[in-house]
Amino acid sequence: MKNSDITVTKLVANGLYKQALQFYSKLHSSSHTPNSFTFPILLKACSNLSYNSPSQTQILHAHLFKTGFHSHPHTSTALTASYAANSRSFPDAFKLFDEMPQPTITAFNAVLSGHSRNGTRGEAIVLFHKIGLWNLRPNSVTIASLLAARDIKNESHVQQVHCLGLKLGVEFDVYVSTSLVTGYSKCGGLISSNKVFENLQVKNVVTYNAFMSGLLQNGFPRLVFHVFKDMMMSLEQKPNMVTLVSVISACATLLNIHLGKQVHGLSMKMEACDHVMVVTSLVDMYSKCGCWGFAFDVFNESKTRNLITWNSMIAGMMMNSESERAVEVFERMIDEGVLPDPATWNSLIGGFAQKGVFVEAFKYFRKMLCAGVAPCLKIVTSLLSACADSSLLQSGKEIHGYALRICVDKDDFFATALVDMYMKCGCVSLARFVFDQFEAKPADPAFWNAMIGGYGRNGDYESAFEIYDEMLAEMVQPNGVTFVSVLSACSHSGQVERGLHVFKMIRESGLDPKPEHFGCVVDLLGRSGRLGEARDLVHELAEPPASVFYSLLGACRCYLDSNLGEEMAMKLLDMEPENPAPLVVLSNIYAALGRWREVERIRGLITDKGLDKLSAVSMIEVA
DNA sequence: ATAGGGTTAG
Repeated sequence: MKNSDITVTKLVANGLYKQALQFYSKLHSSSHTPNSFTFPILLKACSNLSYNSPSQTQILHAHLFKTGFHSHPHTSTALTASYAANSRSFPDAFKLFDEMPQPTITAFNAVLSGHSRNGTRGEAIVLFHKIGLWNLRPNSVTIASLLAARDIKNESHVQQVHCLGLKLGVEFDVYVSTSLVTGYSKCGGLISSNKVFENLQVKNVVTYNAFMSGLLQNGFPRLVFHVFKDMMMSLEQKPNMVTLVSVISACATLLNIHLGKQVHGLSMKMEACDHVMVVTSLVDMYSKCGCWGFAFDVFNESKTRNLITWNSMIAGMMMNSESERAVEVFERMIDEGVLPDPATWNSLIGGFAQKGVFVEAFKYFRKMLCAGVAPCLKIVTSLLSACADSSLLQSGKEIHGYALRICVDKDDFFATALVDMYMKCGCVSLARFVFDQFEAKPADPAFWNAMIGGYGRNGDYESAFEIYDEMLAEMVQPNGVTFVSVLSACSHSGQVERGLHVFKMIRESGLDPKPEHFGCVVDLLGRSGRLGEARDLVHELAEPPASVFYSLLGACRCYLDSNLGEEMAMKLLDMEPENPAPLVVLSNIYAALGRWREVERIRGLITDKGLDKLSAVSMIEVA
């Protein structure tokens, strides 16, 4: 094999499909012909890129025709698979398939997996039933492909294919069992997934990886480490790049930078730091842990970047409030000829929107429109939430109008943001109007939370309780946020007993009360003067957050309890040495009691610590 | 030929 063929093979193995094809096209213009083994590899690159455009496949097809390699059986199957990977070129795949005088089971599999990738599971099943008519027998690859269907969303669908696999006796094939693990995890069937995984005698790196990513997607990042340790201990299988990606992502969701750095070290030892996906996941991990500097170092030092790497870096800068740097990265990306996609725009627009910098958010929104990118729902939703946070009622209404015109106003996410925006702008009746427009209300608790929280913020506690009751009647499961809103409504309307009852409900509905729930109840008790009970509740928490101490301090201010007040203020001073607020409240307590000597002492403390600068701003839109 | 991975709204 020539050196150039080896280069192409290596690039594809590292997932650098675009670079592989670029390298090939340079060779081609110098009239070099790759050997017959290289074409299927190039076609693999095409099929991985073809979700964007089938044009690469077409170019390669033409070259194959000239060299006569197209009739090579493996090559023609690879070609079919490459066309089948994109729904636009699917007819071409079918044409090639139809022209085969005697299709093989591999050719069937190629078309069938195309259907799976495109999310047309029904068509894949129709094709599956035709296999027998050609006197062919489905094999493990057929079953694995059926299991990989993008639109499989129901555990029973997986079970059906699982049964087919059992009948054919291929259920212990590594490909099949791996697809079963991913199939079940994708539908939230972690129990089944675990069962399949545990019962396997033969496990592959891929099987481990599949199981780990299933754990990650289902919200069990800690278990990822468990499996990873098992894998390292058993020495049965060595981790590879994909393993590292899952483990790094687990560190990212846990915000555990210490582990993250260790895995980064391991990646260097394994010489995996040149791999695009490892780089991308490291950038994401460091950004999420708040270390944009490390993320930027990894990003700059890496030779291999792709669109997703750029997007992660931009999003990372944005989430670390480094918007200027995010824009710089964005401009570098454009300079290097990488075309931004909706996720890129979303990071920029959503990032600015979240910070309440509208001018910039709308500026990039306009730029996006000029670039001919249709505004996707995510972006419109971010803009809407930006309007909500800064009470930009007029802009919010414009976005509502836009959504009505393109008929997306009934999307769950969008409607939630819409209700939230109207509520935060104080337009309770408009929020209610949006809510009433739904005949069948979304089963998503967030939608209900926006109404309950909104009524609460606007002081209409009775309506908040009504919506909560309606939510329960509709069998929508409340979540942590729901309880925070309901508890705070109880606290603001002075309904102590009702609040305590709701607090009990949290455990009864199978949730674990979080510090913020304790905070609400502390506030509830504190406001009604039951300071002792409130204090006992605080002691139930292992690590009470500052907010809990603040509520109790507030209650001490109301009921003029200087002892407890002193205790709370000192705790807070320990936690937030830069914040003068607790001391100010404490001095107010002493002042109200007429204990001026204590007031002097606290004032002195404030000056000694150099904390006596206070400033505050608030903003409203005047219609 | 077929399986596993990273970014992204309320």
